[in-house]
Amino acid sequence: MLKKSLEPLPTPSPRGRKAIKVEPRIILDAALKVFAEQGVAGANLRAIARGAGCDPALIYYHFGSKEGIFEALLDELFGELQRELAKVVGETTGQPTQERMRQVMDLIVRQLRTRGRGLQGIARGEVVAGAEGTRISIAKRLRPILDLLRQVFAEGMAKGEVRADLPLPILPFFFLRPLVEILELIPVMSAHLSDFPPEEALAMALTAWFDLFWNGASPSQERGDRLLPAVAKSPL
Amino acid sequence: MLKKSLEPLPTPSPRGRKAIKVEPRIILDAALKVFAEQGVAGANLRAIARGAGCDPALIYYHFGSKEGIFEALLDELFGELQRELAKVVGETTGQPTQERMRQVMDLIVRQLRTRGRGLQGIARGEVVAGAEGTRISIAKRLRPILDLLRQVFAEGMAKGEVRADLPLPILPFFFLRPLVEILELIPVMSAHLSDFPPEEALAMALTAWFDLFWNGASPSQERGDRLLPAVAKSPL
DNA sequence: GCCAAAATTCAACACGCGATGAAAATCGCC
DNA sequence: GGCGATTTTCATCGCGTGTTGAATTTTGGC
Repeated sequence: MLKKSLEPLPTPSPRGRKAIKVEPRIILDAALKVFAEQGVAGANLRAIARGAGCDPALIYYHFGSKEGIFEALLDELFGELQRELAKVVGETTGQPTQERMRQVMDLIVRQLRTRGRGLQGIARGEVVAGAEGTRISIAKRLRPILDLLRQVFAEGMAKGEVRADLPLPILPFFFLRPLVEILELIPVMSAHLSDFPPEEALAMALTAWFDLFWNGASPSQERGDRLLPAVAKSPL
Repeated sequence: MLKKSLEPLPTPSPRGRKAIKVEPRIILDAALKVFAEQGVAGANLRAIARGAGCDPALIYYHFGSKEGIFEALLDELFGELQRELAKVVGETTGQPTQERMRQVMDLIVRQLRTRGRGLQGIARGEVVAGAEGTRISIAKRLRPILDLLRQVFAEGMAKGEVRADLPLPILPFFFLRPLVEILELIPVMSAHLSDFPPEEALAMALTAWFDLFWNGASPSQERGDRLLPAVAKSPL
């Protein structure tokens, strides 16, 4: 055990047998990494504890259970994204919708990437064992984020900058899900398959996705007829 | 044990202690269900064996390991999808690209849904523990399917029916991934959140996605400038 | 100074899981 | 009919995992 005077510790001092002070923050960081890399079912508490440099029992002390630390992590990550997103949406009010969404996309990409694949790994957590619970947890936290995007699209529709015949309830989903997948899969694909270095491939894919989202795959001179009948917007 | 004369069994007869004949096909069906519902890490062989009505050891006998049965399942499902897809692509040669892709989408949706969520559950398997191996397995089998889609897009570009400035290597990905996600998430969202019955919500979402893919979110009178510089097609 | 609370580690429990070898039953070949 | 091959179940192993209570150490209130 390090001598107290050598320990860069905030108050209070560590307690317990041969104790080293490990803040819950450090445990959450380690958890993010392990959950992202191995999924929720595949992740285990001993790996998180090793990453944090503490005993697995301390995780139970602070977070109650494996599920508890996962929920805490979701609260933190989605909360942070939601706050930053609300800020961007507020700050861009009045700007053209595509410009607003470009800044939204930049924020989402930045948030997802500075967390070392954490959030995107966890956002795909719906596939894991106990997925129904996980899916509900994630969906609950994703809702306000989708609502913010929906607000931007709704304002865009009012301004005539977004097609009003698209189903507003799921339009944010169409925008966001491919985005999350691009961040995960394009670097992997490009590393194996492409002549582009991964960073360029990612940037190109993001730009391409943004363009495709707004302009579609049809050449402009052969713009398809509207395929959608006018639909009443459902109260999502 | 059922009397032999009562057992609806194909040849040969069951062997071993108190044996009931369980075909590998039945085991694969049970495996599909368990992997889809619980993910690869969350799935266990005893659950598969219970579903199939046999002993877990029989799974080892026929498939060698947990990974072995998973790989066998991937071979079967992706192989089937690939054959059906190649058939549709062949049969629609010469038709307009949007019509071809509509039939492609119909096939993919039909295949993904008749397997009781099996393939889409497994297609998201990249998140599970040991995901790198799983990811490679799935990517390997997904490649020829993406290649078929890419062929359709390439022919469409040659005919001027698809924008030639979009990155062909990842365009099938842009089309396919949201599709897979729609099948999984829209019914869940709609069941909880929408006034639409799930089937109508799904149909609406698929139509909306198809429209958005081709025509983009911009109103036609405000079609955005091309955001993409012309890019050399990478040799994917 | 005492004592309860807090926070850490240690040791262990109970259980699930992938995997395996032996036992048992049937088949087909000779 | 004997025997090897095949295929099924049974019993078990070794290990990992979530979780918990006891032990230990420190802190702060009184």
